[in-house]
Amino acid sequence: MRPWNAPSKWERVNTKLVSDLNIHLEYRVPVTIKQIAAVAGVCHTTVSRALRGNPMINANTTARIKQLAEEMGYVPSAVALSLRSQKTFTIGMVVTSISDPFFGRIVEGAEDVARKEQYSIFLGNSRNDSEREIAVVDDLYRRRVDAIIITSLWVDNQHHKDLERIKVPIVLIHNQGDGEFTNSIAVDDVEGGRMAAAHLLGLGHRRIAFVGTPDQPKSNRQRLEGYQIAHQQASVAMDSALCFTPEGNSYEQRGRAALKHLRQAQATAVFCYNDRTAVGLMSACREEGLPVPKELAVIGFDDLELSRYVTPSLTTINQPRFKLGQTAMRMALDLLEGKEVQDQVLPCALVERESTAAVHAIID
Amino acid sequence: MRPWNAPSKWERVNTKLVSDLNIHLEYRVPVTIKQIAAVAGVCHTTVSRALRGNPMINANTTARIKQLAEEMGYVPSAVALSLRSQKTFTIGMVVTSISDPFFGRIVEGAEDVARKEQYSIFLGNSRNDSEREIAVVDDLYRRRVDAIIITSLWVDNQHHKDLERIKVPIVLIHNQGDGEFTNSIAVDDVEGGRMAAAHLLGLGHRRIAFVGTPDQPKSNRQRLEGYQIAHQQASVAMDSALCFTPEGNSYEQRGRAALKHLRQAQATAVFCYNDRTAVGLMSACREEGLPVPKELAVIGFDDLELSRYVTPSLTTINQPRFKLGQTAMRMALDLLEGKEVQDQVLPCALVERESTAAVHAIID
DNA sequence: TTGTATGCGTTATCAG
DNA sequence: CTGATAACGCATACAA
Repeated sequence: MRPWNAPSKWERVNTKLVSDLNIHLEYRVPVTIKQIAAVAGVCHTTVSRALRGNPMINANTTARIKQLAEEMGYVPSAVALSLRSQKTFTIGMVVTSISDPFFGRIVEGAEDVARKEQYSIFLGNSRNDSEREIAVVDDLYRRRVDAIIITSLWVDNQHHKDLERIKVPIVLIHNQGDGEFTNSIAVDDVEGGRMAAAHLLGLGHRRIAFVGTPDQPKSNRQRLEGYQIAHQQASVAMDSALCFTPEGNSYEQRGRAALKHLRQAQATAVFCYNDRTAVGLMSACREEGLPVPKELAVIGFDDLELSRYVTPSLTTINQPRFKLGQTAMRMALDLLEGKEVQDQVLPCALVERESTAAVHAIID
Repeated sequence: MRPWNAPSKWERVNTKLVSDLNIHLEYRVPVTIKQIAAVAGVCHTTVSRALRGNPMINANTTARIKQLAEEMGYVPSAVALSLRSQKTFTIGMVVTSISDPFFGRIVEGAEDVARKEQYSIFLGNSRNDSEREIAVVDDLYRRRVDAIIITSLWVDNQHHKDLERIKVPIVLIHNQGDGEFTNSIAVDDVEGGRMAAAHLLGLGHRRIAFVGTPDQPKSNRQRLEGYQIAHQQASVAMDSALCFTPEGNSYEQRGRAALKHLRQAQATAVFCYNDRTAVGLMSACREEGLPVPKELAVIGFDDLELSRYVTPSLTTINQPRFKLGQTAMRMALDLLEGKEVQDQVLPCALVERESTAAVHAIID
């Protein structure tokens, strides 16, 4: 029986002094090509070559080393590889919340593209905090990700300066800052907003409210702009009392808080900044016994899975989130390959469900 | 004007031949301590010490170097650090889907604990594929994460063997395999299932169905076991026709598919494997005009945010997902510190909402 | 066909 | 106080 039939023989253990507890902690240590080389009685260079299938190496040696590596449980160190190659095959991605299904879909799209080119994604969580956002980007760069994709960045002047030190390509999804930034992907918020309002106008509504959000200023402004364009195209006068942003710490809370204001303003329909806002509003309507869409038509934005399952199901503007992620990742990888890239604006689409209907009566 | 007032002077660029396109791609290269040392006219060791605030270094030199590093936009390389220290300060986490809000909350809990000890999380996506699961774990280990947390692993014999080569601590959340695995966290599925069924029994229901899932065998079995215990405790006979797992590619689809069977079996109430299954079922009920809870009481499991917003809002068994993540991460970090850890089973809780009510009549 | 030397960026050990 | 040297794991140019 050859010794390498007993894998436990290769198991190496190291000890470290844990000063807090004053104990010696034993830990298993990864197998390296040097260890394999020692066992095989060759130089580590040979092992390196053999494992990578270099044809210069004798076929027998190669086979022997490969088997040995397998038996010893060798797993190459991506850390060492990255240091040497100056490449991590990792794309950093900054989202405001990992548990928000909105971003989940975008990340899945990005991963779909990345995986096919052997890249992985390292997620950073900004928790919608502008300070933390730049800290997360810094951390990703510290880890030497090959490129960075950021969702909803507030690129103001300060950010712009901070981003200068980042020497890898940066792609922005839904940039909320005002300055120009070269590598950007977004959806057509203006057209989306226009479609939403036009849909309600087409149903005969004349007092259509817009419930906004404070944390995504640019999207908010653009969707509102679309709302205004639709009104102008339909030659319907607008009432500024109908456009407002309620107080609240979440989209749902702001949606709930909007109801009172909506009744006061005698809205018959409402365009909510996004689905989560609409869902919050609708649950308030239900509690107050206000029938949707009969007394109040509601339209959202995003087309989250959720919107299919609420009652009534939510009419909304679909945003191609998976594709957004795919496109952003494609752009990042193209930049790494030195290709020319172009900023992109993806189209939205109206999805009619049950929460909107023809105007019926004025509330109250 | 001193040269280091012109940061662009430090900007270094490298070129690489892109053979596909036969062009020379220019790319910016990160600043290293060596470059700083060259500019400052000292040894790189000194720079390293100065930047880390080593008191041995002259205060003036330290100040000068720190400022220079700032001006040159120095960001230390975590890759080099990791190679040197044999530690990445990264915990790998395997989830079946990144966009599933169920896991999002768990990851947030884990991150909450990790962040406080300067650890980051690297997410791997197994897409509920047993083959891919082990590939993802391998990849995480390749990257030399310090520990790995896996959700819903099917630890069978093959897996067990594959996991042997992984030389870092592994913590399992909701292990779906049968073998013993030392570092595990789970919720009390049996007790959760019992509470769900007991709730329905307490409302007078006697024909209670259980709609299962094929992809989480252990949880499924345990929740069903709880269901059985509740029936025994209440001395209510069970009908095996009431417990089944419909065909379908998603929880929602299986929920929808369950309705027909439920009517045939004359169920007056149903305990669904999870909220997503319940939501699918409820939307089928709505389409078929079957009122919930009047004609069919529905209870789910998990307590996703979603369940608050469907109509009627969903009665369910709360699963402490955030805490699950926190606990798992705590266990992983404790293992790294050589502390003793114990497997844990977290309690569930009944959350009564609108989708369950006293028994009314037999369907049809 | 295989071995030797070097470097990736950083810190630690040992000299000066 | 500061500098020279080695090491972490790996791949490659160059020698043998």
